[in-house]
Amino acid sequence: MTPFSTRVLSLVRRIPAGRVATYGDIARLAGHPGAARAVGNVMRNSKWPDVPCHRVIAAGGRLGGYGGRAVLKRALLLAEGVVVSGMRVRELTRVHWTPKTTNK
DNA sequence: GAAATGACAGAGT
DNA sequence: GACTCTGCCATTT
Repeated sequence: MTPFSTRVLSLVRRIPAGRVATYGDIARLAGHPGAARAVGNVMRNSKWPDVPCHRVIAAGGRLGGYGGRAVLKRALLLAEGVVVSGMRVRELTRVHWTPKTTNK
């Protein structure tokens, strides 16, 4: 476990239902801009059930990265009300979560 | 301690 | 507008 992972996990945990955050965003919020890849890496090893990793997507609304995993994420996001088309989030601007748009 | 891997991001074609 | 290539950071081996 590393402080970075804890930070990322905490941020992801703050993501409410129906909202999604990008890896780059999480990385930036974690204090490591550009470490988007590292964020995904942490998620991969993270088995925390409290962390809605399916709400974390790639930039541009792409579900991102890993084969079947992305499909599962798509289904979960759809169930939360997120408009997902194929492999990408449509209303990303609407569902894009930020520490300031927690509820407003 | 160094090299390779990996759920990404951005620019170019 | 979509796909491909390179670059970055942190973690793991």
